Amino acid sequence: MQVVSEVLLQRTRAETVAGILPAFLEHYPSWHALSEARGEELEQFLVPIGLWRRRARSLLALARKLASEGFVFPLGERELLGWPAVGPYVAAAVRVFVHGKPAALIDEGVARLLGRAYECRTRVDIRADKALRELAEGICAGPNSRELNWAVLDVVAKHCRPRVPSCDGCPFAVDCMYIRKAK
DNA sequence: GTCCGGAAGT
DNA sequence: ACTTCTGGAC
Repeated sequence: MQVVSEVLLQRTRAETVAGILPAFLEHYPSWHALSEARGEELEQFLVPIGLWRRRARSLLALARKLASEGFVFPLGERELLGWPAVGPYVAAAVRVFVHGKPAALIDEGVARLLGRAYECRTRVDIRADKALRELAEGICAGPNSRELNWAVLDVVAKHCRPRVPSCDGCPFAVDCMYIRKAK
């Protein structure tokens, strides 16, 4: 069920999703319930957070795929990427949050943080940026991968905002190239 | 690489 | 009006 929120959070602010998540989980408390949901009814729950048609289709496809596999996510990333609504981000989330394996969740915010702090970006597309991925994995893919990923996402939300970052209290400030250059 | 697709922030 | 948001599918 943790993975449901990862799908809902795609291109969507966490606070926005938080507004409908309780009602959503009350109506669809399990993957089994979700796999038997009606598409139109599912859409109605998703309207307030936008992208409802795509998300309803994605969630239903994923829930039904999961049901056909005995409600067990595969361990391998290659196999996961073949599932509906599963890209690099959700695949990493499944590894970390479902299986407890080390991986790095890289979204636009994480890319911005690591790009500012370490100037590690080599490609515009974060999905093709090997240097970015290796740095992120070096930070987040350790033994406490779950907590580390959460901590990084937290720093992005609290400090490393897109336009005007609030660097006071940012744990990356000590060796952040962005701050160093601003002085 | 390009397209898609809505709410919310700026 | 433009950008950003825990991207994925094609």
